[in-house]
This record gives sequence, structure tokens and C-alpha cells, in this order.
Amino acid sequence: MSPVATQDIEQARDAALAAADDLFYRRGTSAVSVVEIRDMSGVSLRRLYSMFPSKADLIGGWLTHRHETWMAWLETEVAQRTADGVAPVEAVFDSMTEWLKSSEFRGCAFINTHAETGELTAEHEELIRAHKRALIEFLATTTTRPNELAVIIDGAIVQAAVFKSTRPIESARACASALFGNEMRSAPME
Amino acid sequence: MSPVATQDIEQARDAALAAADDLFYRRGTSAVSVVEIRDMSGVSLRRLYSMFPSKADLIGGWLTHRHETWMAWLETEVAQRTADGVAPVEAVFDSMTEWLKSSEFRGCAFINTHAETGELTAEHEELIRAHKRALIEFLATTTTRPNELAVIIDGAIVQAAVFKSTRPIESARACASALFGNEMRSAPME
DNA sequence: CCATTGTGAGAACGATCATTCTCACAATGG
DNA sequence: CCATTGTGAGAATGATCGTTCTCACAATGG
Repeated sequence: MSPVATQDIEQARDAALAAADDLFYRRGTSAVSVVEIRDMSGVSLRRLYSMFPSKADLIGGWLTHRHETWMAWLETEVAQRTADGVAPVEAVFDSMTEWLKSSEFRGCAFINTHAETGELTAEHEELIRAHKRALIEFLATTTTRPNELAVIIDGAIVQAAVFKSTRPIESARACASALFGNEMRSAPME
Repeated sequence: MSPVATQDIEQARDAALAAADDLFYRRGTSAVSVVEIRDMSGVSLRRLYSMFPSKADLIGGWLTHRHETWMAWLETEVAQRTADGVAPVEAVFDSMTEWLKSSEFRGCAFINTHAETGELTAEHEELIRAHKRALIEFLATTTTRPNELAVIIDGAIVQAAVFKSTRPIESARACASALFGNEMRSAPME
């Protein structure tokens, strides 16, 4: 039927999503053209459009991919620190601090994309909300007051991006400290 | 020299900024064309470009205008409530809640514009930072811990926009309550 | 009344996009 | 070997933009 180079469909998809992740996150979805993603990924326009029938679909694929990798990253980071005896809330803040300090940090991809209403479809909105809901649910598994914590974290992410500084995360930590009291200052429950 | 209709330069500027405020805030700066601003404001392209030599300048003018009107709005709201005996921190949250509930609410114009890196010049970045700094300074005049409060507020604004809900502001209020204790629960100092 | 000058309306220009199409080729099935 | 079919490279298409330009007019100064 059609075995020609059909094997590397997965590779092509990975390459496309890797390029999308780099370019969309760094410059925003509307400022990046599909041709640029072709140039960076090496995946031809034809294949790109066969995998993602429109740019909106490509953005949707990117959001889904980014959600999975980012959540997995956070869960790993927090798990490692709590395994070392760090209290969960502290573990979350330590992980966040590391992210905010990284040179490629440009804020939350989902918040940023939400701000670009130009091409924000209903499907994208739902992906963004689902990400934020998932973060809150994850926080709920390790801490009390997940909603409050999520508000504090989003505020810190946004301000860190605007001010290009890690100081907002320290303000955020102070908020959490007031909120959680000694839930922050001890190992989980040993 | 050149009195022809030179009188209404100010009116034209106001009309242009009013249209920009409506369109840029609602749909984002990159999704709105200069022609759309002409159509809504009735100000001709020629005049638009004589007042703002480029779209970036128009965006800059809008950010400046929005900063002034928004800060003036907040200061008035907070002053009224504190005059009625409401504690400053509560007054800030009550004002915010009113804003988040308004039908045209679409998040913070400055955070949203910051997320649109496509056409974000150094001048725009500085206007955005200046706005956030000004908010913190205003909070410092009426409350202690302005940095922490600003983080909480930005988090609530972002989440309210994403979730189209006022619940995040209640989470934010709970954070502030933990942070400020009885500074929130009484009239200023009577 | 005439020369001048600022103006509005919108055409024109040049660039960029998202998306589709063409063409030549490579690999397969018979 | 040949017909077929999926493919890459990139040209073509049609739309949209930011910005500038043209042209005709309206109001002024002399």
C-alpha cells in the first residue's frame, strides 16, 4: 500500500513537535510561521500538513505535548525532593525556582498562548484550562489548599517572566509560608 | 500656518486610543490591524500615522494610556472603600473582584501584551514592567507586603481569565488572609 | 480670486503567511 | 521492467498587513 518512508512517521512527528516547542514557546504561536517550523525540524510542508491539517492543529499538538512533558518534569522533580525528605510544598517551590532560573524560561506556555487571542480556538482554550486543572489536581495529591497554591504559583511565574527575576518566587514562597505554616517546615510525615 | 482641523487633534488622539483600547485588549495587539482601528475610530490612516509613526508606537501609546486609566480607576475604587471603613487589603480585593466580574474582562492587558513576543519592543517591555512596578508601589502606600500581594493578585487575574471564573480571586483572598491576619479584618486604624 | 497647505479616502506597494499544487523521483508490487 | 503511489522541494495562490502614495478638496493668507 504505502510503505515508503512510512516507518519514520513517528520521528517526523517528534521532530515537528520539538521545533514547535522551541519556536512557539520562545516567540509565541502567532509570530512563528509554519515554514520556520519546517526549516528547523526538517519535516517537509507536505508531511507537516498531513500530520497536522492546519496550523491550529499543530498548535494543539504542541500544547498537548508540552502539557505531558511539563507535568512529567514537575512530578519527577517533586518526587525526588520529597524522597529526600523535603516537605511537598517546599519541593514544589524548589522545582519552580529551578525552572524560573533556566535561561530559556519565558513564562508559562499556556498562559502565554491564552493571551494570544488571535488564533485561540475553543479547542486550544480547553487544552489550556485542562493544563491548569491538572496542575491543581497534582498539587492536591501532595498538599492541602491546592487552589491557593496554584494562584500563588501562577502569579510568581508571570512576574518572573515580566521582571526577568527570581525574586517573585521568593515573595510567592513567603505567601505559601503564611498559608501553610509548619506544613512547609517539616518532612512529610515521618 | 496650519489651522485646518488642527483643533481636533486631541479628539482624534482620544478616539484612536479608545478604539485601540477596545480592540487591542479584546483581541490582542497582533490580531488587530491598523485599518481596523481606523474603521472603529474614524481617524484616517494618514492622521493615525502622523500621531503614531508606526503600529509599535500606537501600541506604546495604548499601553501608556491604559496604565494611566487603570491605575486611576484602582486608586479611586480603593480610596472610596477605605473611606467607608474597609481595610485597605480588603478594599483592593473588592475592587479586583468587581473588575474580574465585568463582562469585558480579559485578563491584564500588560501581562497579555507581554505574552505576545512577536512585536514586543524594548520600549513595550519597559512600559509593562513600569506598570507592574507602579502597582506594587501603590500597594505599598496602603498595605504591608506589597510584593507578596502583587504576586497573589497577578495569579488571580491570570486564573480568572483562563477559567472565566471569579473563584480564583477567592483563593487569592484566602492567601491574603493568611498573609495579613487581622490587618485585613478591621478598619485601617480607628 | 489664487496659491498654498493640511487633509481624508482609499489605492498601491512590498512583505509575509497559511495552504495547496506541480513536478520529478524513489520505492514498491506484479 | 513498468505502473503506481507516497514523497520532498519549493513554486504558486490568495489573503492580510503595515506603510506610503495619489488625488481631489477645503480652508486659509494674500
